[in-house]
Amino acid sequence: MVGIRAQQKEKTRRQLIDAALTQLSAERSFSSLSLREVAKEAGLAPTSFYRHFTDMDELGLTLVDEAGLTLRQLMRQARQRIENGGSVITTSVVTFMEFIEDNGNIFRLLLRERSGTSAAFRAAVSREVRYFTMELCDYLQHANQLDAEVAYLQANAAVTIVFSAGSDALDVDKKERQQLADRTVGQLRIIAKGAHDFSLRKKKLAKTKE
Amino acid sequence: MVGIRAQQKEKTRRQLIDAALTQLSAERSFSSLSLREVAKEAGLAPTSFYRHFTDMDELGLTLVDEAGLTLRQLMRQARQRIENGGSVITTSVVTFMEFIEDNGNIFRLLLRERSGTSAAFRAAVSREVRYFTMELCDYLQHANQLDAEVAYLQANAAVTIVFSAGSDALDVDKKERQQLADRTVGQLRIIAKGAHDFSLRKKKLAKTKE
DNA sequence: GAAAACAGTGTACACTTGTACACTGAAATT
DNA sequence: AATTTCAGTGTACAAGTGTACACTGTTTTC
Repeated sequence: MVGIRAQQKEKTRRQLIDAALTQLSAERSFSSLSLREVAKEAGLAPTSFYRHFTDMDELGLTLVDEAGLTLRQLMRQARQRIENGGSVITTSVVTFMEFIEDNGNIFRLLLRERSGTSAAFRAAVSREVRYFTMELCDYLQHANQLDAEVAYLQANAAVTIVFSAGSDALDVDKKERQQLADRTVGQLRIIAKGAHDFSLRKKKLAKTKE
Repeated sequence: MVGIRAQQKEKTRRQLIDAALTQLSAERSFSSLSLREVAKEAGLAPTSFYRHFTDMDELGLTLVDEAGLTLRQLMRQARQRIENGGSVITTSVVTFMEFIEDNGNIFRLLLRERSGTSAAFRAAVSREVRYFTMELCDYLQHANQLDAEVAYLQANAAVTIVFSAGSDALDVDKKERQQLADRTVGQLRIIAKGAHDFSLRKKKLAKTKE
């Protein structure tokens, strides 16, 4: 049985997390948020913050975890859409661009903390991105029968390209965002083609040795 | 004739710029620098800062310009080395990795402000990166006889991949940095191969129409 | 040589920041 | 029913922030 007290505490903790997310924007990064601001937005006295997090860093890491979660939901959604037919590449890019539109601030958080001043933050983001990459790597290896090494190179390149496009998409209007999506699809196709060729060449080379 | 006063002023301005650059590090971003800190590091009274910049943003934009300049020097150096023989891709990546090692903080500045909270900063960085991309695009188009559109896709993808690798390189030791360089070379080769194929296909398609 | 311009200084002020500490009242435990 | 636990409060303080303003001494201009 979970007590009424623990329940209330969880709710308040959630309020702090949401307050921080609400305040994130193009003009406001997490590191520019103060403990007092977050507490105020959550409707709490500044010192109440400490009942839930030891400092802003701890809250920040929690946010990165949340962002990672959202990223995984995105992956699932893309996979589901792909199962229902359509080009893998196009469907993935479209799904990702929708994600950017709906979760701009969460994506911004990841982008910023990826090159931020806290090693712990950088590691946390890096972990989430790596997970994303590995999932794709697995898929490429099995669906396209790619050589393992080549599959990794492709997966890593694809994730990098898509994230970078997402970053660019944050700053532009809907029309330009469409162009960005088209460009990204083109680039992913180029990479897929190149990876396919390299993989074939490598497998042939391995056979000659037998 | 440039007066002794203007000369001194330029020197002090330089001191402010250098003071800011000195204070940048993995743990310290430009936005976390205060006007007073920079002035102190430069050996000036806080209020003297205003004789040279209206606020920290103006100093920051100056730094981004400096970084752009360094980036162009990097490009020139890479081109020169390529003329002296060796693989274009390998030479470029090696040169870039050396740049990261020597100018980590300048590169960090670009990375961070690229997704920072100031629209002006983002635009400034974006401009420098675009310049970089366009140079590469020109080169690809002429050296490899690529279709213009495909050349752009390749150039943009290549720059994205290399910058991202540079970002990763900042956080790792020399040995891992070498692995990173190898990975990047492999990815650029894949992209080059894919772009080549797409360009050929496109040109053939255009000929059938004649 | 007198007057003006101006880079750099020092003081002062209003704000914001994180957090230590003592408190309250309701929930949980005994 | 008495006691303990603990989420949330309010006050207080030292430290740091940007910047307005009046100043000084040297360089430049006239």
